[in-house]
Amino acid sequence: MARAATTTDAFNAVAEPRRRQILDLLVGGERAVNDLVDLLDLAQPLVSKHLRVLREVGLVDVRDSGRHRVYRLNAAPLKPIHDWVKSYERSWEERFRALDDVLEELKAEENDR
Amino acid sequence: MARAATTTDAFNAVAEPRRRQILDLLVGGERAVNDLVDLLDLAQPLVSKHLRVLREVGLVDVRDSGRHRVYRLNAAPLKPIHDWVKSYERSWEERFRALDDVLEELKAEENDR
DNA sequence: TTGACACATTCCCATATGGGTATATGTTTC
DNA sequence: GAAACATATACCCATATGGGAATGTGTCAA
Repeated sequence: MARAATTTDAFNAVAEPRRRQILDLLVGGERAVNDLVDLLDLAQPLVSKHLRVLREVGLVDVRDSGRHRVYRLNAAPLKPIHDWVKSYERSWEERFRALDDVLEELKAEENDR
Repeated sequence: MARAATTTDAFNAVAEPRRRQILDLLVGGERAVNDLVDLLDLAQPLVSKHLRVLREVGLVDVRDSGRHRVYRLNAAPLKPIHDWVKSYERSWEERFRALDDVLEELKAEENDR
């Protein structure tokens, strides 16, 4: 088998930085495709393709408005990601604290000399 | 260009469910490769390959212990993911509240009839 | 030293990617 | 109806994937 499709779930969809950028733009409110094209400085077909992936995993909804298609954020599918990483929060905080301790020790040694 | 390498960053590394499973096991403490092989019920070469990816993005550290290689979690690279999704938390909560409101309305209508 | 064990690496394959370019579809405006 | 605009889709390409099978490398035990 090859790598899982980008449309498999939010984890895969969001691994692509361009798609994260798109979502970041949509937090500010709805946007038509051309808006996004200008803001992202990316070829229109690429934007459309990324939007399709986001649509397939439910991260955006579309609405027709004349000859525009307006995309809107739906953050719900991000919650599983949040829940998963959140369980590691304590873990990295411990490590950062441990690092701080080491730095403190080094500083103390420095002052002792 | 093709899809970004899995070793590009934590986002890509963690998009693969097997690798999330491995991290989930390592939260409980250090593990040797064969331990993981048994727990995951996955071929040993595959486990080694996944561990390599995790190592390359810094999500695990290795230590030699006799003829075993002991892997240990380092959650720090997950923090950027956490920070990114966290900024959407309000967004999905709003949407869930809106959904609740709709359900309440439906229930109220139900009672009125 | 030889064999058993633990692990990593290599090779093969099918697959889908993201970008580019060209074109199809649908909607306004004239 | 024709032209202009907005968007989606189709096609081509290079690339790396995850799995499988086989093999390499290093360590311990007898």
